[in-house]
Amino acid sequence: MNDTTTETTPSNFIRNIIDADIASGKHQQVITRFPPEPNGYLHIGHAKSICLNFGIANDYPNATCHLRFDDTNPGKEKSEYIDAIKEDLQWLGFDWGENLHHTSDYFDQLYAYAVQLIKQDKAYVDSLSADDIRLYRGNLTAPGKNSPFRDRSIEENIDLLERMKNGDFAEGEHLLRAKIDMAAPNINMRDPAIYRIKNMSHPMTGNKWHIYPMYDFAHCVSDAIEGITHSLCTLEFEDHRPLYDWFLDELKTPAHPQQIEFSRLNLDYTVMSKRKLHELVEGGYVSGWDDPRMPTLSGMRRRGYTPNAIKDFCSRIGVTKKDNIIEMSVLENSLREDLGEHAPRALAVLDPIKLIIDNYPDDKEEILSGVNHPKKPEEGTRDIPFSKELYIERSDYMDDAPKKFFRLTEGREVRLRFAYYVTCTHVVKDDNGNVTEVHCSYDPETRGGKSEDGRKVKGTIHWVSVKHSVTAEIRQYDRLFSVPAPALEKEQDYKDFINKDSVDILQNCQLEASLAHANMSAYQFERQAYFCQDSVDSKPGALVFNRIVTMRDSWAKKK
RNA sequence: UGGGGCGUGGCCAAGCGGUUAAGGCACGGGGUUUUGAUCUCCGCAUCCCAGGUUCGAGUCCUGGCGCCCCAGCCA
Repeated sequence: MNDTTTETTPSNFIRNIIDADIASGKHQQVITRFPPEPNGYLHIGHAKSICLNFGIANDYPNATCHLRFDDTNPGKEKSEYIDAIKEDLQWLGFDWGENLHHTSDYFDQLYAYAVQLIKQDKAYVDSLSADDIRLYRGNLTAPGKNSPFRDRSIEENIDLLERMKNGDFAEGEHLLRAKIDMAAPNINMRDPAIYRIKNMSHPMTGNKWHIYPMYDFAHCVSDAIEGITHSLCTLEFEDHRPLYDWFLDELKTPAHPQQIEFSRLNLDYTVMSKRKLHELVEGGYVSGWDDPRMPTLSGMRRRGYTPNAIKDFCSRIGVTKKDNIIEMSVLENSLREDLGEHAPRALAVLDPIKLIIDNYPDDKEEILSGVNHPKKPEEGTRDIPFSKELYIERSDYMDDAPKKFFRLTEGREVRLRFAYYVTCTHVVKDDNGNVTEVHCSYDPETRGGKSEDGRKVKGTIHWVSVKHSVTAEIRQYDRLFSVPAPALEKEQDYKDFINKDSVDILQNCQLEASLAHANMSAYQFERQAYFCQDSVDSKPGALVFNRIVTMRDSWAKKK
């Protein structure tokens, strides 16, 4: 079967570079890597990077993509995040095969390289305080100045580093720095830190180390050790590339990967930074990392997003160096396309109101037949029970409706999907004027929803049989923020823009009987939206469905 | 008056000096339709600005303007 979401990945400037590298013979085989820090959950922005890196590995001959946990900061990282990250990657359908690595796998080699730098007089142990180092660094327009410890002897530096490693010092007492240029216009080149003392154990290496390498040093060396050919990262590391290259040139590593930067993904009406996501979780603004409103992969999975929709989205947005904010509609389009093709259809009434067919026999029941997918007859049909009393959507009836309202109002005929034509005769209201019952008469000649006389019935509405329907809770989700770019609001904190109506819980929804044993990952409740059972709260007999995404609704737009 | 990037329609994004500037999303309109869904047809930019080079520039040069990133012993 042809899957619409696995069409050829569009090219981009990075693939063009790789193509050229292969054509020139610079590389025979391509190796990329996805290097998450295990300090939080993956989000849709990571998916862009994942699809780029693993996508390249999938598309080029003999290419691979390594998964490498960048675990150089035991103060922030936890192994529980490692498991979550692996799960998300597998869910998306990517496979790192044998290539599971940790930066901590290279701690011994990293240390040896650091000693080598000292021996080359390209690194030194600084004993300035953190505050003084900041002062000595200068600022954006003023050059920095050399630390008084910059000219320690090689022997002393090696000895000090050794003792730092062994835990002889307190955190902050010493720092191993590269010896580059304190006047460099690029601040990253002003003697950046290589190793800092952290007297804490590490999830992978236990208590072996009292020093841990910094990103700039560890990342390029790890890439080189693994023979990565193209090290793809986001734009904010562009300024770090000279340092990336400096380390590898000084150390004469066996390989020198090429760092290429691209712009990170921004989606409107949400936030994408790990810091903010942490804050939403820890501040209780959402129910957890997997809250269905979160842009995390775990949240989107629980919400009902599909891996194919996410991958299709990533291929549509492209890869460039331009800052961007992608509209949610692009993601939703990818989702609807996938769900529309794969989700079986069902009838469900979210806001029920009774419809009584006065001329239908009181005790009669019929079993009608509904197609599971209008475009795929091979998916068959299902039985739908019908009787005198039905539930329909409250919004499908209106007093004094305009001509263009193709639903129920007194005197108007509509089709009950898969069932009969019914004509509204009158309604019953309560003391407040709210409609409590819609009364209709039906035409027995229209069983199945069609008539012999060719009469046109413009409107078709969904329904369930009162006697047969099952009750469910439905959680209708909407955008988490009320403004397109909450993180860019200068005057106020992004949390001030959390959408108070981002979830709307309906308790008394009535679903067609077959849904009591729902076992598909997603359904389309016809005319409304796509839904999935909530993976944590839905139980047999106490069903909970999440609204994944609504149907397009051109009628709602006109109103 | 430091350094590094970016600037093609509402949002993305092709374009690599030479037909009327791809495509997607969004939007507007027509048709089909037992989901106001789907499907389908149509419409929708002269490329940040100003000079210049050239027979010819979104693509090259010069000068502006605008936006983003960098002063963690975070990544």
